[in-house]
Amino acid sequence: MAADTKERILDTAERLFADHGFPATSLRDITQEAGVNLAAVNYHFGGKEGLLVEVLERKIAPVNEKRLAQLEELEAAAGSDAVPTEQLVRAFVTPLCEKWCKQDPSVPKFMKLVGRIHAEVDHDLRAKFIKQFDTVLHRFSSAFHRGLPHLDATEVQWRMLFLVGSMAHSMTWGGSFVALGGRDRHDPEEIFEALIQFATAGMSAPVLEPVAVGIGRGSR
Amino acid sequence: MAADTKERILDTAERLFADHGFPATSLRDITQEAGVNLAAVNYHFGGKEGLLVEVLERKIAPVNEKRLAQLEELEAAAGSDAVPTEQLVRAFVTPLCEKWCKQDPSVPKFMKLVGRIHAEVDHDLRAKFIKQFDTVLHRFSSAFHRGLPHLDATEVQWRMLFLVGSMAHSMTWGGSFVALGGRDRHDPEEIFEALIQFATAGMSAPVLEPVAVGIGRGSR
DNA sequence: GTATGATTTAAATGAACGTTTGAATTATTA
DNA sequence: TAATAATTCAAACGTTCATTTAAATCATAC
Repeated sequence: MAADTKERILDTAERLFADHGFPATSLRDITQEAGVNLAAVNYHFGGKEGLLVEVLERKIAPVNEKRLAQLEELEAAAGSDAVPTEQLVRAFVTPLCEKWCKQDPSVPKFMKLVGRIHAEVDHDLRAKFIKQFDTVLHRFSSAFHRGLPHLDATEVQWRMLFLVGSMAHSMTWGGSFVALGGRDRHDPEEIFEALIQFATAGMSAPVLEPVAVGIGRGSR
Repeated sequence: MAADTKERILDTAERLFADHGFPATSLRDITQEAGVNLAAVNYHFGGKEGLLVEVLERKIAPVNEKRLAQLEELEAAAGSDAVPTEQLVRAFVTPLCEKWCKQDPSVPKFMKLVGRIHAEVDHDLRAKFIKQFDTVLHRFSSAFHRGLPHLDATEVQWRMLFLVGSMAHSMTWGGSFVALGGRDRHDPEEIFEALIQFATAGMSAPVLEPVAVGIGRGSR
């Protein structure tokens, strides 16, 4: 029953953390809904924070592995050429979409949790969380840069930050603004396809030479 | 001393909510740091949630007003033509940047709070919060659509969602990933300029006719 | 100066929190 | 079956929380 208890706690915690946030979710909520004893969390995870760590790792690790695997496939196929930007965007985005949106409807909720981590947990835990994305961001930065050599490295990283933001935000808020005038149908695949178009164009945007207002433009 | 007390509470609450999140910040933290009595929050704001509402409104309202004012200026200048997409992006983004990043270094922290609101507070309060952006999103959607008539309204709204995500995410996480390999200089103006380039290209991205994998492509 | 209303204060209330404890129960091994 | 370890359990711990209360203080107008 041990593994059963652990998994029931993880599943329930994941859902409740995402729905109500980390501080607002009590161990009593989790254990009661999971049908396990209150003390089980401290026994299996050492405490509330330990539970959060395992919830995050369990969810993030396979996504980042899939991303890296797809990236390696693309790079192998491209040989010495740069991988097209759109394919890189796809390799980065789809592991959260195609793989999950169908099998695991909890992903959008999970993204809500991710979006809040950095301010809801203490500094050490936050650093641990960010570190999980280190390799993926490095590898994709390099790959993007190869196809966008006119950008400097910092610009590439900023654009990746924007890409991640678009992705996270659309999963977080996607459901809240649907009544804004459009149809309230929001097929995950459709919105992800739109995201890929948006982000590919964004990543490929031309660099703008700095134009200081009032100093003049096109100085060269 | 009344106005003084209210403002001290609002200022302190804004900072602490942003740093530690809404549930994790106690009224004791706020009142102690503000140098006012614990009961003052309930006296002036009716409770913790009432305080949050005023914190949010005080910060969001002037930004949205500035956005709408700039939009109207642009539309007046454009006459019967559509406002160029980049100018719309600028009008939407800069009220958070130019106006604030210089005068008010608390903006990035505030964005962290905004990013978490929808999951940290209960449904009614969340709805109230979202409603503050209703007019702005509607007006800008229409303006964007006028310049991008080949997109349908839903697509425009999705792309605005991505734009907002890029903006919020870069303010939220911008400081955390700087050690990723680039220089650790991150001038707010530079990153916002990069954001505008990214988002303008994203908003202007071509529509892709749906290509269903395995069914065939370019069927017509 | 005195009365009236607004604000501040200290103290207390009751509920909810994460965590601990030690006994009871279950599973594993010999 | 007996012994040992792993897990579950109910109960309690001490702390912190938002909120309330009623007295004290302040400002303002008569």
